[in-house]
Amino acid sequence: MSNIEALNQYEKNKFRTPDGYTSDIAVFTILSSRVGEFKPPLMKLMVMLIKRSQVNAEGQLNIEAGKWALPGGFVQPDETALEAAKRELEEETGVASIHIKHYGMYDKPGRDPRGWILSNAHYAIVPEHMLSQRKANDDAVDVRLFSVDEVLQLNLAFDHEEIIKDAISIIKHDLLQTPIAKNFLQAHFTYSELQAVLKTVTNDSAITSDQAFSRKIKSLPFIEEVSGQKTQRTSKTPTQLYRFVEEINVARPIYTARY
Amino acid sequence: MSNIEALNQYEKNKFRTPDGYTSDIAVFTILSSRVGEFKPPLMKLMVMLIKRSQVNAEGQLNIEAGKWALPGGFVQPDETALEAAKRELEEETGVASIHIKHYGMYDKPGRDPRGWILSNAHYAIVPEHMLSQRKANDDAVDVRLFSVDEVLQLNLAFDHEEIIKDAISIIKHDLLQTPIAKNFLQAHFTYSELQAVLKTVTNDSAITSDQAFSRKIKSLPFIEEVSGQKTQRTSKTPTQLYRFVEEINVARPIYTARY
DNA sequence: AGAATAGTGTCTATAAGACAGTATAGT
DNA sequence: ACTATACTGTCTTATAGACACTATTCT
Repeated sequence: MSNIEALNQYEKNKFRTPDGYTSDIAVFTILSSRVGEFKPPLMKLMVMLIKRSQVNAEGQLNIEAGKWALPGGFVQPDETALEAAKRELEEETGVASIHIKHYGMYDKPGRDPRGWILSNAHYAIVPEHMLSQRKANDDAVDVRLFSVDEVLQLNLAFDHEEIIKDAISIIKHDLLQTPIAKNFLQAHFTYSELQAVLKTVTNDSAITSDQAFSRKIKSLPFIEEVSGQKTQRTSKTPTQLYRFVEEINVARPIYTARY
Repeated sequence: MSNIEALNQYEKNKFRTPDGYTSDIAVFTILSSRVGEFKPPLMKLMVMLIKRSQVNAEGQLNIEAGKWALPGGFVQPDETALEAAKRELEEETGVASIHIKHYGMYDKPGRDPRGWILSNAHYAIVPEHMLSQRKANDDAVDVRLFSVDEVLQLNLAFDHEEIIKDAISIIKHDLLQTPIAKNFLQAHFTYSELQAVLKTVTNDSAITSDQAFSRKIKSLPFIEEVSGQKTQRTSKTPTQLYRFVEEINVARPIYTARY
């Protein structure tokens, strides 16, 4: 292969190279304020931020100190940004193997005062019960959940306002256009639990109407009844449980939908 | 702002930094083989590749020489990858201001033998008639259009097989889930021209059936008749022209669609 | 007249949307 | 008995899907 000759002639620093490559993660969860026994949950979509500490591990002053920011960090040369995101998320929250997906790349000149630093942005979905373990594994850093409404009021580090804004619109889109609602729910769920997840991002009457949605869920090809399985966690009436089936071409073309 | 102190303490090369940041573009076009006068077009979805030259501008041996690859190049520190993609696309094809969109980031260690080089991938849509200008502005490099079926048979440079495979599935998805078909068409088009675009990526009977589609197009909220405007370019019968209206929430939730 | 494309007429089956009613338990 | 949630019954309206038919123009 003549690539070997070409490599010998290649000068690594002929072009100016980036000063860093980071992986950031917008961690979403849904807080269910259990209103009481035998009640369907009231849900709110939340995003997890960390407060940047005053000094870093080496005791030096930290950049953008004291501001709220997305968790993340520098990507190592022997890993992908997705792997880095998973690694950092596990370090931060103690959860592994959850839904995590690239959604954007942020590289505007000047976005980071330290230099030419690229950010590869991901969003992740962590079910509420896994995130509650967090408080145990937590180190000194300040970590908090913000609702998607209040988060944009904050004074955020770097260009994280834009990155978070994009993450919120992407997850709102994906919740309605793909079956990722699955990742906010238990394996078996009631129609009202799925409905509560969807109501965090839409007020479409076909979804907010109990009768309409409890009928519709039966005819969705990507959801099936768990036969004979019922629960009383959302009402006194024993309620049918459902599960997502392995996903098949879920979205219908816009040209064939009903309007 | 205490960022100034922090910046003074910041050591730029504390972390190993990437050896390069490139922007690649999968340029799609649809070739209409005009079957004849008064015929609707037969369309085929194509992707544009360049053949990597043996030597670069400085006369040195080129890496992955002779292989087919996506057009693209190194991002400069004073521009975003999207700007770089637009710049390179204009250099390559002479077309400006067309639909272009980020869809993925490729950073697997070892993907480029020259080192730790990141690729920010975009797809672009260029209407056929703009691309025909290309042959004029063309410099020495070999440029060709491949059908999306034959392109994956080639021996492609770097990890471009994966990047192209992803681009093809993204554009197939977007053609059916968003109104980007617009970018392949003239401002005013007939039902059969839109249909021909969609038939390059689906064989859904609601789209391939002439009667069904010519009915359906009238009820789509994002398409409107150009009143009184007709053309004979696809048939002897004067045919109604349509246009895309400015886009509003086009996709219906999967939970409310008909299956 | 014949051929090719672009439609329209009309029927049937299904589903959406609305509204009312029933079912099940716990308090 | 009352209440809250989870449904089911039923009617109306809209549309998808199928099939047959008409319309327009050029050759």
